[in-house]
Parts: sequence; structure tokens; C-alpha cells
Amino acid sequence: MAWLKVSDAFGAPVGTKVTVKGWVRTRRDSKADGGLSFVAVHDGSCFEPIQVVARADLPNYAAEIAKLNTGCSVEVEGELVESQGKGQSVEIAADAVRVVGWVDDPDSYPVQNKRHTFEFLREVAHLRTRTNTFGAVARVRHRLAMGVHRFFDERGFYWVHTPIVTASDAEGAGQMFRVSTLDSVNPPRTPEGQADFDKDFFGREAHLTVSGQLNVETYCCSLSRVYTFGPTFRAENSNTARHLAEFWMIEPEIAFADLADNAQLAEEMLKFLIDDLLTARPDDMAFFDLRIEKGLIDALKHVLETPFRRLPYTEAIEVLKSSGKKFEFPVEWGKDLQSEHERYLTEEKFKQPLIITDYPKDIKAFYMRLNDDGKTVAAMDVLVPRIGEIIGGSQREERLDVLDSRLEEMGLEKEDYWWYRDLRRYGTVPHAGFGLGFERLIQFCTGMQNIRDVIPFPRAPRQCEF
RNA sequence: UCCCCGAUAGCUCAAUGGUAGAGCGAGCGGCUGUUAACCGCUAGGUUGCUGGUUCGAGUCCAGCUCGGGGAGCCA
Repeated sequence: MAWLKVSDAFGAPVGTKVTVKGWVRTRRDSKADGGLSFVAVHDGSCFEPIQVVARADLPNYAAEIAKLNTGCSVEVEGELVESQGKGQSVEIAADAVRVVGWVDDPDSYPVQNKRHTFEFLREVAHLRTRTNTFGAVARVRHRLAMGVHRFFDERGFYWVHTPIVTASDAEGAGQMFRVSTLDSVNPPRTPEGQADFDKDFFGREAHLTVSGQLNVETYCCSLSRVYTFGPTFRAENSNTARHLAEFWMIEPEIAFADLADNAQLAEEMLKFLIDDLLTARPDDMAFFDLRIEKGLIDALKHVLETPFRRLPYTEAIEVLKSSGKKFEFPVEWGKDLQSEHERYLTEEKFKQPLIITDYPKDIKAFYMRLNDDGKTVAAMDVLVPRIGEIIGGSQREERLDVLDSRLEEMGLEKEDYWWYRDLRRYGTVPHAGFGLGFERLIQFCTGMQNIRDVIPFPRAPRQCEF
């Protein structure tokens, strides 16, 4: 008797003898036909649980089966049969139901057969994966991750494992977490009284990475098409539904490429991932469409069918100024776009993903390539409805003299970037890349409103329980 | 970090400064090839924490913690 995943049991021919193992989602009893119980069992292999029909003549019926609660783990042997009831095509007529694990106190078991708020479920993150929503999120997250690797592999990209720990403290993307083995209460001191990082594990200050970009550029300048996909850490005190202290980021980097190539790659990638997800997980996506975000599937299909609109920053400013909308923050060339501006452009004005390009150099990072106008850099942000910025990227400055003057302008030390500058000294090439926030992608694809609900164990300020 | 709102049963929420309640869930029973099942009964509380005002605080005040919405930082 084959032990099948629930998803495989659904696809097996009627009459097959099967074993399934999983957790009870609900139990309903009936006195008809001498008594029977309907036990819905899920094992994570698909959205729908399978219905097990356990009759009262089973030896452990009264003592065990009739006492099953939501959350109990069971092994079921039986025959796959056509269902007599509505709501499912097949079910398992049980020959045996073995209880593997009971629920200790059903009254206080957090994941009861009722609606729960996501805020509550976040407090029981170790159990929330048993719910419809979080099971679906987990499967979608997996599919999107595999889709990322497949997309790049099919196009000749290499996955580069850039370091998690970095000594570069000037990557320019915000506050970093320190990595240290020094005694945090009484560290060794320099003569000046500062903590002496020469005595630290790495012999210098070290932090968790905020981006693999600078490292992956080195591989780009030899392997041509590369990407990173790994955890990233920001110690910003951000308390929003779209920021985490630990999140996953995908950073492709392509050689002999400019900003237009970069934008095209970003668009192709997002469309590939959405298409693949809709094809591979129709069950979970139907759930998100029905219960989480009405119209989600149509909106994603619309994204697939519509070319992303390219919009230079300077034009975006003009569109905003002539919109007639009252914004809380003034629209002015040279200032960064505010959330309300981005939302107006992508949700109201154009109602589609936008790629804003060529931002003023003063609001962007040192490594972005200076345009011929001397005022803007070859940067791009991809904005999508509901989420806002999902991708940020740029063509990189490949000219050493321009890079150096940018470093100087921004008060950065050339010596700190010695190996990054070497890439421009030895066989430099135009190249470009971007960063895609993986959790924001999952939010976009599922309609989940809070980023803390699309990562298994969210890390945020004052939140590190699990 | 800033602005606004909130924290009461396992969960979602009620309760003029004066005896702490409902729905869902849970337990028991009834009914039914059930499926957001339905009907009846029962149990379930240090009202987030600390302090203050008051004869009396879930309710008013202060601080703290946590959560939500918005903003900034960004992906």
C-alpha cells in the first residue's frame, strides 16, 4: 500500500489502496449509515486537504477517531473512492486511522478551525504554517524561488554565493548589523579608549551584508552573466508592512550591457516568474484571488500582457506636476519621489508596472553611471501597483576617472574600494544590474499585505522570537 | 524614528467611573454523507505591565511594552 502525498492521492485512480500521513484540519461526525466521521487531512503537498471517511465499525472509532481535533497528526490507510458528497470528487474510505500525535489542550490550541487575524498568527509563527494561507504562501515562495533559478539557468547565468559577512562598511545602503566576537560589555580598548577591532575575529570591523552587488560585480566581469540570491540584512529602524531587517534579495549583474538591457531583463524576469507561478500553483493562486486580494489573477495576467512603461524621472516629475493632484510632499526636480508620488503613477495614472529611469545623481549611489547630461545617472526603479518599489538597479560606472570623482564628491575613501576600482583598471566593461526584493515579489504575487506574512520567521525591530 | 489608533475569555469584539458579556472556538449531548454544518447545555477572566487620581478604575492620568494604519529609510 503506497504512501502518497495528498496531491498524488487526488490524482490516483479510483480503487487504489493508499496510505496518507498528515494533520487533521477538521472533523465532522454523522450518525447516518451506523455512524461515520469525515476527517480532512492535509500534508502540505497541495491547497486542498483530502477527506477521509472513517466508519464507526473501525476498532478505535469511539476511543480515538471520534475524538480527533484540528491539529492532530494521523496515518490513514484506505481505498480511494468516488465521493458520495459534494465538495470533492474523491475521498479515502478508511480501513485504518492511526493517531500519531494528539493535541494536548484543544481549547487553547491556537490554530482552531475558525478565522484568525494575521496579527495573531504572527505570534504563533511555529503553528501558522498549518493554516490555508500560510501553507499557500510557503508553496508560492518555494515556486518563485525555484523559478528564479530556472529563469537564470536557462539564460546562461551563474549563481554566485556572495558573502554574508562583509568588512566593507561603506556599501551605502543604510545601517548594518555588526558581526563581532569581542566581549560586548568589556571590549579590548585602543589607547584612545575605543573598542579595538584589531583584536576582533576578522582583525577589523565586520558586518552582515546589505547587498551582494559589489562582490557579484567581480564575477560579472569574468563570467558575464551572474546573479546572487540570498539573505540580506538592514539594521534600519523601519516599521512598515514592506520592510524587514532580514530579507532575501535577487541581484543579477550583466556585462556588456546598458540600462536598457537591464530594464528588459527585469521585465522578462518578472513576467517569467508570474507566468510560471500561475501555471504551477493554480490551487493556491485561486485561494489568494478569492480570499486575500479580489481580482489578483486578472491583475497579474494584465501585467503579463502589458509592456512595462519606461518613464524617465524628468518626465515623471512633469506628469506629477500636471496631474492636478494635491500631494503632501512637493514635487520638485532633484528630490526623490515619495511613496504617494510613486503610488499615483503606478496605481492611478498608468495602472501598470513602471520603470522610472535616469534619476538626479545627487539622490543616488556613487556606483551608478553618470549620464552625458552630467546631472542624472543611469538608475532605474521598477514600481508596481500595491507594493511600490519592487526593484532598484542601475548601469554601473565603468570609467575609473568618473568613478573616482563620484567617490570624492560623496566623501568616500578611494582606498576602501581598491578592489572595486581594480575592475575598472583591468579590462573594464559596461555592465548593469538590479536588486529584486524577494518578499516584495511574493507580496505582489499573492496580495498579502504585510511582508512579515510572506517570510517564515520575520525579523524586524524588536521582533526575533522564533 | 515621527504622527494617529488600539490592547478585556483560546480567537474576534461589547461593557455612562458602580455585579465582566456575546459570537466563534473548546467540552458534553442531539440531529444530519458531512464539508464556514445545524440545535441544546457547560466550562472558560490577575481586563498588556508599572504607578497615580478616586469611597470605588476595564473605563480617567502618566510611563513602559506590544500590535495596527500612515510617513521616512529602501528591496
